[in-house]
Amino acid sequence: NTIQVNLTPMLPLKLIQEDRELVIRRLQVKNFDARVIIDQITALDQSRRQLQHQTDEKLAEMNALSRQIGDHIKAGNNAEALRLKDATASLKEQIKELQKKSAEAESALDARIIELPNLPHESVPPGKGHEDNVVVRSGGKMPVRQPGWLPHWDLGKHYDILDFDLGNKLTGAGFPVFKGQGARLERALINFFLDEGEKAGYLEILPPIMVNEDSGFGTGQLPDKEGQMYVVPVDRFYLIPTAEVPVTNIYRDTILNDSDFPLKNMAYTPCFRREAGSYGKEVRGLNRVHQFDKVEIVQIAHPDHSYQALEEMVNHVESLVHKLELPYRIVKLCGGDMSFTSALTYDFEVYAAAQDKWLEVSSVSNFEAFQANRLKLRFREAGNKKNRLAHTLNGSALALPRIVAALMENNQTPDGILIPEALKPYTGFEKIVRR
RNA sequence: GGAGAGAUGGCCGAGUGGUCUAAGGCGCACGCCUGGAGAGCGUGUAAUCGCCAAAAGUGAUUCGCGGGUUCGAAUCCCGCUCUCUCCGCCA
Repeated sequence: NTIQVNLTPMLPLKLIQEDRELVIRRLQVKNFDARVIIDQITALDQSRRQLQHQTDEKLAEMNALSRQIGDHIKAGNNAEALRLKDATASLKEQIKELQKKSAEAESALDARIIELPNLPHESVPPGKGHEDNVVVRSGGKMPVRQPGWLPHWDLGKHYDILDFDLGNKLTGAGFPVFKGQGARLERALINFFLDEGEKAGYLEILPPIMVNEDSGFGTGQLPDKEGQMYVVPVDRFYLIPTAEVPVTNIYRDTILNDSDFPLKNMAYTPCFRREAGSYGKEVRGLNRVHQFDKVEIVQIAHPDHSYQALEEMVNHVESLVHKLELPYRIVKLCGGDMSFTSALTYDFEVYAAAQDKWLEVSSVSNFEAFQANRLKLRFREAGNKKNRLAHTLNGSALALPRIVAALMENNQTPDGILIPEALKPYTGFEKIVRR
């Protein structure tokens, strides 16, 4: 079950050739020591080039010979043709040998290159983990916690809108069942997020929720996150961990025009994550589940404007939590907390009062050309002969479970759970009550 | 699930072993023509990697994907994927 790489991802190689020290320095911010691997890459690239050069020359020789043989046969000069044929035998063997070595050198090089994470943006702060992230701004009104307030898992039971035991029976731990007003609340949030996205210019997509291996590789889940995805072995399909995968892969192997920018897509999908290695208090209730609903926004941007696009996406997500009247903060992730694929990531956290916890509800990232390189997503630019790689971005807008958790916990009253104003047209009710 | 047909450039489409360095058409770009537009005429029209300091140039690869036969494969052989038609099953 090794990952097939169809084409050499060339971007990191170019960067390494241009400025090796820069690559090393930047990856240090992600706490990734790249020295050894970069030396290996440089050496492997050398031998790959050399081998290709040799192979190409032999191939050119063979092509010339074949043409001559054809010409001789046509001219009726069979003796000469036969003589030349003899000469091809050893050449053929040399070519075979060289091609084998070339292919080996190339896959060895590819294997190393795809181990390199994306370079973080210059502004990314160094740091080890969550505690080193930087709060860039916050908003919303902090709820005043009342005595006797219950965490959302208890509220879910009390109002019979959220049933973990039933999910456990049907599937297993981490597959919650929403019932009645709970199910309706999910549907309301999905429609609310999609409507807001449409107003912001995003085109709605309803993609497959299983993808093939090429798609998993294109957005960088494979091979990095192989163990985190559910797999359908008979057909070698992966259940998507996020709509980012199918939506961004729409643009795999395409060449856009620069007039196509910015491309703005969004999709609602269920998302599936194995979350292997998670345990304890952090995973209680809706805090961490294996299947959840999410609306994802994706942008394909011109490299010169991708950080503008990132800003715009952050503002869009902020408007959503604002309309839901949730207390939130936006943090810029430090190098150690960033994903393999990202160049810059902002996380959104909302405050869940009963747990007294900040819960991550959105992650908005610019991947620069990292995904585009794997996707072969390029664009033509007027006046530029060479096609350039586009930039890809995505963000949750929003992931539902923790939003639901915060809404339930913060809006609980003795009479029921109050629905925020903006959501009422979508739920069709003003509060969640006991049936 | 069974039987048959097919997959060629941005698109349509020709091509059954060397003249494929892929015909022809459409589209697109530029030029000529025009008061302007159209028509007409002419020219051009892919990607990836290598060599070269670079441009120019040049070598290699790519006709769904992977193997094979051959001095030589879009073309012949084997496997796979996908599409279409018919039959069966089915929300």
